Amino acid sequence: MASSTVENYVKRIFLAQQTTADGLVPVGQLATIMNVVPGTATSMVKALSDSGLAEYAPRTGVRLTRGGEQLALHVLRRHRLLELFLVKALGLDWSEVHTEAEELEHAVSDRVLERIDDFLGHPSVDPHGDPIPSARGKMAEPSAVSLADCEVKKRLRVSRVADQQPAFLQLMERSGLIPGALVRVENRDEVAGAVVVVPGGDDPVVLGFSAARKVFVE
Amino acid sequence: MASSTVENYVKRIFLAQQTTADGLVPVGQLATIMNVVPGTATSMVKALSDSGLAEYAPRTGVRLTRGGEQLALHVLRRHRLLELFLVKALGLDWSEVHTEAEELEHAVSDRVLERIDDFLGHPSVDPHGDPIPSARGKMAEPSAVSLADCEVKKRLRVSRVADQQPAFLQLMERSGLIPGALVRVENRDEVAGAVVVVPGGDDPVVLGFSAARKVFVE
DNA sequence: ATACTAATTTTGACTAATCAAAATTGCAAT
DNA sequence: ATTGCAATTTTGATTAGTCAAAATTAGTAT
Ligand SMILES: [Mn+2]
Ligand SMILES: [Mn+2]
Ligand SMILES: [Mn+2]
Ligand SMILES: [Mn+2]
Repeated sequence: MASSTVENYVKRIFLAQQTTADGLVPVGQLATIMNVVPGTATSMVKALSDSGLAEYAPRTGVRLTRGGEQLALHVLRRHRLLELFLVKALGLDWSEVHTEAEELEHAVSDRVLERIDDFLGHPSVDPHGDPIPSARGKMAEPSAVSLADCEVKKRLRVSRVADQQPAFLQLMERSGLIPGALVRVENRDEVAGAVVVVPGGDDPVVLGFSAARKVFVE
Repeated sequence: MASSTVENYVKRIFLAQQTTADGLVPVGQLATIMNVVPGTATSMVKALSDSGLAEYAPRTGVRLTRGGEQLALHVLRRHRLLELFLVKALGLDWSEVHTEAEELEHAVSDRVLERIDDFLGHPSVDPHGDPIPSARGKMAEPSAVSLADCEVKKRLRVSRVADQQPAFLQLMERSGLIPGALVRVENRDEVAGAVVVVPGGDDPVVLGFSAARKVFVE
């Protein structure tokens, strides 16, 4: 059985890989993500390689094997189903479920997880709009169009908010920018690095590019 | 923060203490309960003593301090609320929830736990009839009268089944001996070490003393 | 080519939890 | 009083995961 440490590393490598072209994650970057010193990440990556979960090219980076990827998808499935369950069944706020799921994802059994999946009616996305991998390890890929690069003056639907920090999620909720909401980008100023967004019935909201890049639409 | 290992030790010491007069648990007994070799239990007990959770008298036994007891009650509260939640909210069988709760009890936060408590309407007992400690660490003491020593030929109510083994719980369920059920002990044969029990509407059931001692009534 | 730098790896040390096996001890039976 | 034994403790190792700090290396700039 993979320890929760291994599960966390593998999950983070998987997510970091998504943002690269070659799927190679530098060990230093992994260390930053995992909040450990570089040497710790190096030895962990060697261990993952020894156990067949990753391929490790010294001074180059890590990449998950097929097995590592399947494990990562399993952990992500647990994480995201738990997040949705905490919101739907227990009424937690979408800004607090990430932290909770970070622990529970290592403690919940397959048996309980499938009950949760049934309870939720086999959902395809979590409260933040992130896709939930299937039990067989298939995951839809989410929209890549954000408020920072979408068409202007067009009615669009928010599909995903890609930042787990409570303060950010609370702001998005106050601004009416939650998955499912309709929005229109009124104006985008490349020089100022800001967009003016008009959510459903609400007042216009100004977002900097760094924030706008985290809100995806369809 | 106490590790899950520490939480498990403290919980087990607490439960073992309940069965002794002086509240002293021999280290060897603790080792057996925890499925570790005696030396492991000795060093763990020293560590618990160093961190103020227990008092350790070499070659005599361990006893929890007030702090250790409070921790044990907190873990027990988590365990039992989770068991009931798994039964009530997700429809798991009472024979399988113990194993699940054994892991989840270390991963669930106070915030989530109180939501679960609200959802369940602040219950006082878990699916096996074990009392659920309050958030402040108070726990009712359960009935000590079992089918092995209760009054004969009298209508009584099953209040607790004190064995977590799935096979035992499944048998009790098939026999109609679940908390809340009405029963009558038809006959008790001290020599044969067996009791004949008549549950609510069901057929008579014969239990050996070792089994009868695990079913408590009121 | 040389020197510098930033990323990475290596080395050595530490903690928590465990086991195997040897040493100790308290007590009971002779 | 001795002896023997069963429980307990001690000792020495091991594994997973981590950090601090030194060593290495692959470029980059001169
Ligand atoms: Mn996690
Ligand atoms: Mn999420
Ligand atoms: Mn446990
Ligand atoms: Mn129980």
